[in-house]
Amino acid sequence: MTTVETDTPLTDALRRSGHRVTSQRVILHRALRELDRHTSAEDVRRAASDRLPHLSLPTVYAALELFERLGLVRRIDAGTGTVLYDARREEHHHFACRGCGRVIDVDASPDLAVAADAARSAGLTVEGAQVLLTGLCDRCAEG
Amino acid sequence: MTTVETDTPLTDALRRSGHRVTSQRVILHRALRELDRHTSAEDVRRAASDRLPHLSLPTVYAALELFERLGLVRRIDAGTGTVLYDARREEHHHFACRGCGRVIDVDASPDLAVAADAARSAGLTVEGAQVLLTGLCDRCAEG
DNA sequence: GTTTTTGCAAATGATTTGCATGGAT
DNA sequence: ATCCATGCAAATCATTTGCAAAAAC
Repeated sequence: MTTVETDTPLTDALRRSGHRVTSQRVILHRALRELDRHTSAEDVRRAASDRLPHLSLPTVYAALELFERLGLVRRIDAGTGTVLYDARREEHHHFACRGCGRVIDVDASPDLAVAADAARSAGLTVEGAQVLLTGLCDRCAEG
Repeated sequence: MTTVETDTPLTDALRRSGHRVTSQRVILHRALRELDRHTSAEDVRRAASDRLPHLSLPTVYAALELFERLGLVRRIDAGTGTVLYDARREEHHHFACRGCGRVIDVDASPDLAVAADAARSAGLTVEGAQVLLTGLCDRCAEG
């Protein structure tokens, strides 16, 4: 009899795509959801390090990249020199403060269809779209 | 009598902001406008290297950062691991191909006001906004 | 003349790679 | 038993920093 165990969205997605269910992937995904904000590879490693003391950064990077390919997390390039990953499912966009580098969620759904349409007309296959606002956060604005 | 010389937008912006007009800055800005597309620091250096054989990369980085502060160029982080600079003045956005890493202009003007408003309501001072579309370009889509 | 900018060399820091071991199927 | 995934160490690569010399003001 085959083991069927907890069918979380992660294990499901992994099996479906022919990838293996490893404790690293399970724990990293859980840590990512628990942090529930923009996290760097290093952040995720730190958050998981108590449960996986020997966890290596290459493993974290590989897992994050895989999670993104599987559509489980979003990759955010906010121009801070560090790539962030976001486990939030709802549509939202981001604001990057040029003062402190903080990345803040912007909960709004602008209509990007005109941009996506223009891209398709140019022969491009659009898979994702994100808005990045830049400026100063409340703290940095007063100085 | 003070020298007044060619008052290009660059020299003008430099003087106005209390910065010095150096041949490196003049030539780099010209190269950037001549390239007229998304260019990395290395690209710009290469394009200017015949006119400035001893030009160093730190100088290029410093100039690009200054140009951006002066509003002369836009910085684009398309998630390719290399920051690009764009001298195009017209409003436009970008598409990054996950296959080949190419960054392509998307000429469309989606209404981002709802996002900017949401950010302002959260106490953020919005200075810029850009849309990044992701997916596959025409070449990579057929493969 | 004073202060900013440059060039060089070296440092940094995020991310990736090569390869042998361990683990999932 | 097979093949994928992990850990470790080392490599890579864009970008930054420290500092003396050169250029702009």
